[in-house]
Amino acid sequence: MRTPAELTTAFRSLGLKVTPQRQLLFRLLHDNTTHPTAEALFEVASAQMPGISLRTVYQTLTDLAGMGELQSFAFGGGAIRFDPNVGAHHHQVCVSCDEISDVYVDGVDQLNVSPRNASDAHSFTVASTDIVFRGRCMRCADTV
Amino acid sequence: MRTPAELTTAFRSLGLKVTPQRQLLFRLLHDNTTHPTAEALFEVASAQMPGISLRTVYQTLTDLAGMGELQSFAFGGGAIRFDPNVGAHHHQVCVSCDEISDVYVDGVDQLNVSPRNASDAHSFTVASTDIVFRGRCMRCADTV
DNA sequence: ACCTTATTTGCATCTCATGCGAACTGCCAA
DNA sequence: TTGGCAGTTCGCATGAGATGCAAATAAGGT
Ligand SMILES: [Mn+2]
Ligand SMILES: [Mn+2]
Ligand SMILES: [Zn+2]
Ligand SMILES: [Zn+2]
Repeated sequence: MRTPAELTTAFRSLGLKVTPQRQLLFRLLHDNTTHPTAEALFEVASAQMPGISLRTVYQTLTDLAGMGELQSFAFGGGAIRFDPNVGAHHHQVCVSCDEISDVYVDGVDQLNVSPRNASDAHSFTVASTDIVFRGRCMRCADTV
Repeated sequence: MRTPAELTTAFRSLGLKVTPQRQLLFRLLHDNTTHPTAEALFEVASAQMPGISLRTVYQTLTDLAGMGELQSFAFGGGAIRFDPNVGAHHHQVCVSCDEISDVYVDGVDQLNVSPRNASDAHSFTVASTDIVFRGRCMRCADTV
């Protein structure tokens, strides 16, 4: 996603208002690599702006995602994760501590996909590919 | 997952009972390639066994998954999907009709993963890889 | 400074899923 | 065949995550 300053301009030019709540979330999301949930962001935001509502956090995240400034994913562990990194990348998830990290994978577009039945061949037009590696992060590998 | 007959033996040998509800679900799941939700299975089961409870469907699905007879996935579209195909395979999801199909992908273990920072190299032990292709199925490609 | 319009917020509502316990039943043992 | 224990079913309560709604509030152009 773009910088808080750029988002400020973008919002105004769309007739959207730049509120303190939104400015705070712009800042909390910029360069955020933790793939936070809405509730996680709400916790951090509340510390800096007591009284901000969870509803507003959801609202702003949904708006940003709709504008293409955020991606969102449903990893199996409950709430949806938001990601300001909208470039092409994939994820590794630690099954022990649930940490989600960005990874970059070569040759994704060259993956050779074969359907179960030959009759299904070429029956699907791929628009995007999501890869999730599950395993153990360095920190959790020791504490087996 | 194994056949209803095999599951019957397996359940009994674990001290678990083989009820009519479970037998029905064994049958409905065997060779099922639709990646159904619990609610979807409940609908089909109810037609054949009026009075079966949604709670029992969830219970049995959870038990089967725990025994390794089913996989479960959270694609973004709401409820968890169950999959009796426990072999190594991946999925393509139609963004238009939400149909989920099995696909088999070559070279998954040879994917070259590069973390964002060199310092993170070799910091993750991959246990499994899930690939989801999103796009349009043959049927929905026409009706753009 | 004013006024229009977007936003915030609290509360209700919704979906999906699990906890709980009374009633029920599979199935083994006598 | 029958008795009885242990595992199951089922309905209802509860919980998490997320969205609908409308009154109160505030941004920002004029
Ligand atoms: Mn990411
Ligand atoms: Mn599958
Ligand atoms: Zn970890
Ligand atoms: Zn389709």
